[in-house]
Amino acid sequence: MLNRIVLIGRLTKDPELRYTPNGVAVATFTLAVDRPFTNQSGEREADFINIVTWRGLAENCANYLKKGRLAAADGRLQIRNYENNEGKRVYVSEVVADNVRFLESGNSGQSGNNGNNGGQGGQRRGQQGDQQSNQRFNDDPFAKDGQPIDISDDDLPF
Amino acid sequence: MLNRIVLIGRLTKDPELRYTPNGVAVATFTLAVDRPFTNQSGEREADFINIVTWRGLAENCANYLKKGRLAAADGRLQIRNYENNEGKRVYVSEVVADNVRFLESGNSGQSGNNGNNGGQGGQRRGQQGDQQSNQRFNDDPFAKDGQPIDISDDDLPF
Amino acid sequence: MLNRIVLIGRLTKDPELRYTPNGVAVATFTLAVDRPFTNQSGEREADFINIVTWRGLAENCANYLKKGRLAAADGRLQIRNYENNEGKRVYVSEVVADNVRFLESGNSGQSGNNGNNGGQGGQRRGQQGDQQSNQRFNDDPFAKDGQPIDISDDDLPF
Amino acid sequence: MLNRIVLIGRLTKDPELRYTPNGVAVATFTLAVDRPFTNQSGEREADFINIVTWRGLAENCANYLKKGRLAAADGRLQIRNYENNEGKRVYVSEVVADNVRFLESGNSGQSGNNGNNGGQGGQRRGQQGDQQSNQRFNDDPFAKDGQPIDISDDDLPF
DNA sequence: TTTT
DNA sequence: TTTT
Repeated sequence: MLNRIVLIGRLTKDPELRYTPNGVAVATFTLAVDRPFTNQSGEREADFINIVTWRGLAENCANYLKKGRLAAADGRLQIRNYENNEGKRVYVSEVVADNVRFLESGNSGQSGNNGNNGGQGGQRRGQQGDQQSNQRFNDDPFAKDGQPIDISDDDLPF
Repeated sequence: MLNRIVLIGRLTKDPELRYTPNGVAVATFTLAVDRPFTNQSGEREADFINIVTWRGLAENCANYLKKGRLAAADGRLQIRNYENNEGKRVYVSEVVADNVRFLESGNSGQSGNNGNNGGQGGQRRGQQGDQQSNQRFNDDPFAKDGQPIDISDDDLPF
Repeated sequence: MLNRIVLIGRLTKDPELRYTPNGVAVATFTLAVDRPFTNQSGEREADFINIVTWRGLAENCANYLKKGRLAAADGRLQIRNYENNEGKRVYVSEVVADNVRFLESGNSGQSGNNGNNGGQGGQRRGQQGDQQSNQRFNDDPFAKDGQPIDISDDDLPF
Repeated sequence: MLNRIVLIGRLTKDPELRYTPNGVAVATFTLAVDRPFTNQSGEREADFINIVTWRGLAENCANYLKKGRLAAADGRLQIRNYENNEGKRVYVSEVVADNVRFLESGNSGQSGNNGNNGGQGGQRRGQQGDQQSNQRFNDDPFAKDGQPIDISDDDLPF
């Protein structure tokens, strides 16, 4: 009934931008979030948390975030599950963010930028077939190897 | 660097209470948290989110929470991973809650109770060997089948 | 750049429903949120936190919430300030909630209700001049005595 | 019963560090948090939110935060009230933070620093009477002019 | 493997 | 001005 999460961490890689068959942008990336304590050998571990963003925010993330950058994500925790190729149920957890803040300006130029994303403008890309349009969904947006698509635009929560 | 989550949902089962080899109480349960939208067939789905609590809060959860009850959890999202018996890496996500609120009083009696847990009192159970002491940790506190213990008291974050 | 708050508490009074000159619904109420500790005389104090909701959510709150009911609010903390009649600047803090959960079903009937609000449907009331339409904004939506209106519909954040 | 807030913003001034009569450190500062929308004249306004931190975290904030720096605060919203010198009740809202993250390293040196505070170490300053010890509490930790102290160490929540 |  |  209520599900709200806020994270601050660093991207483990550049974001990946894909499009649904209907041309809706989706970006995925992973934040490394340091734990607030050290383990028994004195090292600080991190949680690696998958983030998904949609539409205009997805495109902003793809444009402005890079591996190593510090970012904040605000959204909801989602637990999906699917059957893998060995017929076993696999659970995937990810944060569906409706708000991402870019906490580092990217030391090359970009002055005047406040480190903010440009809100939640919901632009929808056309079917122009550019170089990114071959990136389509599979069962797990964080998986590399393509499973048949089972996420359609009808699933979109907003 | 910052990791904060708040959930409200219903328990899918009664909590499970276990103890580390050193006698520290741990309770685990799962909250069904309704999604804020319906899917393409008009049904409201839920996310099933694992919760872990420690010490006095664990014992309060075990005492006052039951299957179906409404509860709020406030904590941090943790992603653990371990190698399963087939040598494959499995990812487990869970919310380590430092605050749980009991939002239903349990319609039988219990008047005067405010629906609150009793804070974070950190009582530590002795090694009396009572009927619960055979519940020990394995790799995944949410798994039923016993793997060798790899969580010791040294891991405790607080 | 990021501002997210989640509260659970009890309403100190029934909500108040008003409308902007353009017919947009606004509900205000106060949540008493118990502090997580007791003071030096052993009493648990509470924070009394003003909540504002808009549009369809406002009307749902007015319909389903009552004095004493338990509710959760999720939103953003806003600090407004205005000059009072003595020319002094007054600061008003309130939570602008985009999500409110009704955690008690209202013991009279209402079965089938899940305790949820009906989402964020943004219905806008017409200017029919019914018995509530004389409730208009002043400087402080939580104040009783009418100051000249300075919140117009242009201020609406969504 | 539950009260959790996360903010990211910039300090409007350097933090102020004071001590209670018993030598417990308290730091106060204000975060300017941009609103997620622009007003009717196209300007982005901000909320100016008071933050209070205690003990070791207070001393870290005083040492590492400066006017203009970006920071995240995680805590609880508190609404205090007191009677001012004209016998009028004044309401003060502030976030009591148990976690503050320094999101900018302070471009001078300090390499190797992760931008994190050093946790919640609760050091307590002795009564050495150094140059800061004349900074004592009054009714409102954010007020400049001294009212008689009414916050004693007994009020400390942790 | 899931709750109302 | 405050709720159970």
